[in-house]
Amino acid sequence: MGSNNGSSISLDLSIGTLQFSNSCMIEAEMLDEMNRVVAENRRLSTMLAAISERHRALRVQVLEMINSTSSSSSTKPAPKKRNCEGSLGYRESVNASYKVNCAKEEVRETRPRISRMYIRSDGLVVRDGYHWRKYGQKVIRDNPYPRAYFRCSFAPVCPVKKKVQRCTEDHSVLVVTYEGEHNHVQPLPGDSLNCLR
DNA sequence: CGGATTTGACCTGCGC
DNA sequence: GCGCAGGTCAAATCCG
Repeated sequence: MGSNNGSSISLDLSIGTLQFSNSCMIEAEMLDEMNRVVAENRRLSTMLAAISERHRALRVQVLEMINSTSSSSSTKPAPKKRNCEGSLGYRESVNASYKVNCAKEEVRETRPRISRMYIRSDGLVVRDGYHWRKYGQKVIRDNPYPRAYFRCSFAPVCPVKKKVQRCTEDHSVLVVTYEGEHNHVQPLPGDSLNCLR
């Protein structure tokens, strides 16, 4: 899904001796295509909402299950911070939003939600509809490409952070890790995700 | 001039 | 305790 800037599209119809009727036809075709894309976008949005709802329900179930099983055997001290998210050293084929281990941690200490997605992009810019402020960049071990650190521009009101890094196997793919959930509305609704998954 | 980005320094957790 | 690596800070710089 690309950006939906249909409203700003303008065509230069005065080129040479192009016949007016021909231009009208092209314009009509483009409008038709645009309407089709908008309808498709709407359909996908409703699907996403439904999936999100199911995901939320499942998560609650998982947390309840974990709660019931771990309450009997949880005398261990809480592990320290990095175990859950892990460094880039681990190479599981992550496409789940977050891991059950993390869910366990959430039960014990309210940790931020972590989700990861793969996005094909030329630059380090990820258009996810939110406005981010970069606060750091670091070269990470075993990866020639630097990792960029972003905070939601609504911080400190919004605690969400984002890490963006190129995939070592396919450098045209960005690995985007989100931490936390936005507690405000999406400021740029026109910008939709262009993730692969 | 104000906000965003860059980048070196510093902090912190983890493994040995 | 020490060193390494990831994460964050904040001053300098850039840019509209």
